[in-house]
Amino acid sequence: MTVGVRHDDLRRRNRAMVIAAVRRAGQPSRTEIAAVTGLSNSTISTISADLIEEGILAQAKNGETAALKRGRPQVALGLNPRAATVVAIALSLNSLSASLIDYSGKAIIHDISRPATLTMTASGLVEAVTAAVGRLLARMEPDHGPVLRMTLAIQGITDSEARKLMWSPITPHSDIQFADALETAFGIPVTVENDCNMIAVALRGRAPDRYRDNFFTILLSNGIGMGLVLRGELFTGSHSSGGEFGHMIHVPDGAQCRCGRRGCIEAYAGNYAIFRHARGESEYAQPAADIDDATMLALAAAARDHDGREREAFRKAGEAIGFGLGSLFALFDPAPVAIVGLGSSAFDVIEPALRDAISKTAGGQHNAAISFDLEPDETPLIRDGCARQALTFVDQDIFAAGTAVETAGKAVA
Amino acid sequence: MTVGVRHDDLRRRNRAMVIAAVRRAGQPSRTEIAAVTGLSNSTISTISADLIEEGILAQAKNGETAALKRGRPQVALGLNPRAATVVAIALSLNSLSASLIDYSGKAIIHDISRPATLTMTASGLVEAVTAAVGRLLARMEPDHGPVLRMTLAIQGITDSEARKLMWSPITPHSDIQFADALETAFGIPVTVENDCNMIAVALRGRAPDRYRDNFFTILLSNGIGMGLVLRGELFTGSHSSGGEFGHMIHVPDGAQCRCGRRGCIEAYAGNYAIFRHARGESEYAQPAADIDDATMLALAAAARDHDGREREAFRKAGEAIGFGLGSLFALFDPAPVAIVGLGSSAFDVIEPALRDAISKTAGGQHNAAISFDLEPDETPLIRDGCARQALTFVDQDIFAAGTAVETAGKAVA
DNA sequence: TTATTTTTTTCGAGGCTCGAAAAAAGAGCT
DNA sequence: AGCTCTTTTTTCGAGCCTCGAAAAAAATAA
Repeated sequence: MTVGVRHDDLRRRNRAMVIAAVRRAGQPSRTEIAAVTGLSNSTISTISADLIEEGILAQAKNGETAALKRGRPQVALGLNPRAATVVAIALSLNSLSASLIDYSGKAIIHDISRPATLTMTASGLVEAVTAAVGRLLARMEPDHGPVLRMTLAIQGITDSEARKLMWSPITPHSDIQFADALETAFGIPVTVENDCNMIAVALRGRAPDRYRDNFFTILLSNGIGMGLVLRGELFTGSHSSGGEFGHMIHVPDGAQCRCGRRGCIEAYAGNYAIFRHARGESEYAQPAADIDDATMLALAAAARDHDGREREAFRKAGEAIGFGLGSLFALFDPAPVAIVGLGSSAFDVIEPALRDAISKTAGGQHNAAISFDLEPDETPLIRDGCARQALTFVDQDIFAAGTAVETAGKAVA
Repeated sequence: MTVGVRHDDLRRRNRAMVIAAVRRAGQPSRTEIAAVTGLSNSTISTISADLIEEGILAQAKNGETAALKRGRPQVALGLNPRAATVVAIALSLNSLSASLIDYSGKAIIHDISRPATLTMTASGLVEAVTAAVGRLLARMEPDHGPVLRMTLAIQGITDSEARKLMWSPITPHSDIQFADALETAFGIPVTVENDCNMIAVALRGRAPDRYRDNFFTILLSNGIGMGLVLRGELFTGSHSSGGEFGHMIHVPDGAQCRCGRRGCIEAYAGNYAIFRHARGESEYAQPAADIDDATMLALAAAARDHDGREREAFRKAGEAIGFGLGSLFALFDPAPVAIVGLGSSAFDVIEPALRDAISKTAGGQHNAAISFDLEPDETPLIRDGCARQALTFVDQDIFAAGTAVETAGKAVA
């Protein structure tokens, strides 16, 4: 049972709400905050005074206060960029990027490297990440705020506690304890998240009107990933990061999937499956570990150009994704879908079969109303999602509580 | 954005929590309530005094205070049965039951009738329900509490506002505005819910340890229904009651479903599908509107008895449900499943194929750990779920607010 | 009967939010 | 420049709410 609301929780919640309102609105005045939160002006005044005192918020240097109206001008409040920083790390096949993000959400420093993830040992992988973060932190300057949180996004399955990588296509090893290792090395709390989930977080943050209650993000690459947001909240499974859309069954006992099972959606729509079909190989041929981008773009070009095996391969992919989405729509009703990753640049050759399949499912009558947003480059979205995830934690669980980290960014003029 | 927490919300929430604690625990003492809610003894004392004053709670007549310990004996608090009543209505094929439930959750009066739902007009159906409720209320006695809420459960799809029936197999008509009609007739707020969702509510209430965070209830009858609870909350779609498990696609372009599409799980596992297969009819034969229970039990007996078409029909049904569950497990991780309805009495002939299918899916490695609870008779569960749903509303949205209905059940000695 | 133990109530303190009133800060106009 | 008007922000007292400590209540054990 949820625990009772104590008196001090009340202040914490309302502080959290004020911080969230500022993060969302950018530079709102106290009056605007009062309007969105529903709290009274006097309460907002008190809370924002505290937050400024603690160095979490800062009054904007007026300047462009926009359309001058009569009356006392509004004072814009903003997040103090030096109040804190977070680290956003994206680890994918042969690629590792770590970024330092200031409290206002701006990326300050990047560290990009290309470790050979498939051939490294598990501890080698952990060390590569630790080293990247180490390099990043070494480049911090004195006026950057303290690092209060790190978020690591990885392609694959993480545990529901967001502490370890249970399985991933980027490495043969499993159950890698990234969070423990990084926390030991740096003394900063860490979570390990699924990359598609972070994409969903990023999209929700960027376009809250469109990605509001229920929506899906689908990452089309060698594997198929999904981020699932239900009722505005990121859905993670009870044991894992969940949302294994790519491993829903499309055809019982069908094509060979990389996961060892048969008939998964991925076994028809993953890059390796498209490649396999386009080359005329058997559905049961061993999946390739990776297909480079140029090859996939060439296949898509061929599919556009003429009716042949390539076009049929993309058709099969579209059909698999379409029936899968149809099943999701049967469960959750139709909802916006974002198609992310290289596969979205071939979406034009996938879409006809996909829509055809959807129209045969329970969501079919809304086929026309369902639109797909395409985002070919997933990397910035993943980093953005990690940053937002980490900053939200700082907002809600550290700064809203008020106590402790008093000294954070006070040194600001 | 969620609205700010005002000062009076605090009291409302804590009152709601006290009421919920009493409903769950049955006859807890103030000290026990303090322990579960995390509120202080003095707060519980104040709140419970108010609730008793308002006639919502009542001190138990001591009596069996159990194991007498040293010290001042605990005073058991209970829900005052006369504080309010609710009406629980279950409408299914050719069957209508309405029940008056007292505030403690006990059913007091029933009204059972058998309208010919398939052949009635839409307004005839509404009138049948209105008449049943009218008869029920006419039999109320003076010391019953006021009726504060009605919940109507129907097999089929309801809208997300829980106000109308959008589609149902029990009637050819659609978009029937039950809530408006009943509210106009009786002046009591009404919701219209999906029957499987109410079964899920009932199970969560009865066995909260087992049915805690994520679980599924599957109703096997002529159609296949599902109730979906995620993170402890009943999941409903954005436009409808959602959870149309029966219309997830099992075989693309497969057998003819009652919904007009092809390859749905229901087209393999619904009673009509099993019947059709067992009789050696084509997968595309027109689905029967209803198969009586005796026929289905006879088919199951034949399947148990010898290897023939009947056994093959149940095998196909198990396979369809198993792959469907496998897809759910891929999305949500494995979770408890309750199989409800007549179909569960044939579960022994379904289970082998079902488990075989699950083992071929992403949740397969946990196959052994997945257990199925069987509940052959769905009617009491539906009624129970409706009652719980309605009572929870009274608890949280009427009594917790405190104002207004002051006079409710004060007349209690 | 008295001491002990446990539950429940009472009471004052401390916080929090709110509404009303006051103060602040500029625009508009003469 | 000076006055008025408008809007935002702050201040202040009132009213609630929860909490901890102490007191009261109610029963058992000796």
